[in-house]
Amino acid sequence: MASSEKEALKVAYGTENPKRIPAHQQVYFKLREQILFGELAPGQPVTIQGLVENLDAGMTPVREAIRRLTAEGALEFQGNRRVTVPTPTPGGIEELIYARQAIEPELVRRAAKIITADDIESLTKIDNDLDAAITRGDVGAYLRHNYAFHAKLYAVAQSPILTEIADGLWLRFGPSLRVVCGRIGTQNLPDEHKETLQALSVGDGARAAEAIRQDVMQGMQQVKDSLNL
Amino acid sequence: MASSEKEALKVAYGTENPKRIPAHQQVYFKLREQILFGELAPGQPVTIQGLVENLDAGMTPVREAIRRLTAEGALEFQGNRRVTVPTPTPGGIEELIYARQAIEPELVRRAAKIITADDIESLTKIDNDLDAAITRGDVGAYLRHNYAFHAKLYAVAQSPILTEIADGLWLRFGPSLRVVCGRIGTQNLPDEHKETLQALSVGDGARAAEAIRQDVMQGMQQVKDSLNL
DNA sequence: CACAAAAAGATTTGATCATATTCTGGCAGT
DNA sequence: ACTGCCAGAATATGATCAAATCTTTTTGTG
Repeated sequence: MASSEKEALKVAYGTENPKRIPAHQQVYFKLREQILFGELAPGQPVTIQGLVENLDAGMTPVREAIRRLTAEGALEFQGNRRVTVPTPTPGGIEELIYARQAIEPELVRRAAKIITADDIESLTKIDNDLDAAITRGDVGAYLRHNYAFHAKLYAVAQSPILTEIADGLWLRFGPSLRVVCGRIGTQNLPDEHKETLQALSVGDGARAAEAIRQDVMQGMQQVKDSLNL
Repeated sequence: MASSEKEALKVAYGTENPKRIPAHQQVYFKLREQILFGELAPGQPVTIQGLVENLDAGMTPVREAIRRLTAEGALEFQGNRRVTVPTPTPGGIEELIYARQAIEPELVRRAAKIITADDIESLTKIDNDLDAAITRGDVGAYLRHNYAFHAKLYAVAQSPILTEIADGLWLRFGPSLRVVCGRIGTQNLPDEHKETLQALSVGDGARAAEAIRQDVMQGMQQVKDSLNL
């Protein structure tokens, strides 16, 4: 019967199921990953045609993804028609330091008010994976889990605008972080996550916020020092 | 001589002169204007085809401009494939309040350290135009000059990343500001610009920053109250 | 018989692509 | 060195396909 087909369609495509992810979004996420976790180094040029081949996508979607990432500060318009991964500057790092320590502690304060036991559990799990990556010296895994930890905190805070801003900041220093980790390894990197988790588990938002602030400041300081900026 | 032509070209095309502005940027700026100062109200749908006619541009440039503004938070993806001007929410306004009072005073602190007499003069001029607009009750001019004042402060601060963030925040509350002004007129709107200017002219960065913070907080409070959020 | 809910069709709008056009940067020839 | 051409890359257009909404028609029930 026709109605059963219809039914099947409703189940498959239903309320908010897989749907069909537009190509431009897929490209955006892929490229974002590459910027955050590695493949792309600061200063590296990004060409449309290169991505068309690399990501096996059409030209229009690639173009839109690049525009979006440019707006988010992850890529930089070079005036002529060239686009590159931005190179860090002393002033830029200073700005990022200020912005992160202004935004992230507030997100943690907000998160602390509404965090659940489940949330704390998954944060703990992420942090364990992070520790494992550090002892293994696995830079890629370190970067991913470190980001995952912070991103999970943002998600808990339920503050979409502040989260978008924080995510934008990550995109700006991600490539540099990668370079620094590749240079000095995963030891000696800051980790105030334990302190943060403990404070969160007893509902002490102020202490958690301060711990994250320390984490952020130490990490950014590390970047600044390692790049001689 | 050929060298004189070269000279002329350098002057004309030089460091950052007119060049030829790509269509997607033109569309971006036009649309940005419409969002910041008016034509587009919160909740209003934005269609690609509509803009193609309205702005007399091709489909690709319009598409790219929309992506960029979506990334900046000025437009919102509606899950299906529709894009609208975001509607303010209580939580959203709270986030904007926090973000603005975290970012803008810092920009003023930075500006205070390097501001010149010329800068102060042009700020004063902008503020006079602003006052004129207020007494005239000209909402459009008020919005433009008010933005111009803050934007000039950002420009003086020479902090591109923080400036981009601040500009992004303007895009998010611009439409609401418009609605509020249309409702309550231009009287009763905050103006701590005189105080800011005076503090800047005597090199008191801390006082200037605090004055701007007041200006920001009062303005956002006004928005919050007027929208019953 | 009237009304409301559902289905089918029509229409608008978004996504993607192939292609034409314009611009940039390098290279050769003076 | 300088000027002018050329290859390659980016920009922009319009056509085509797919999806979502709107409209109309059908159908079932009180």
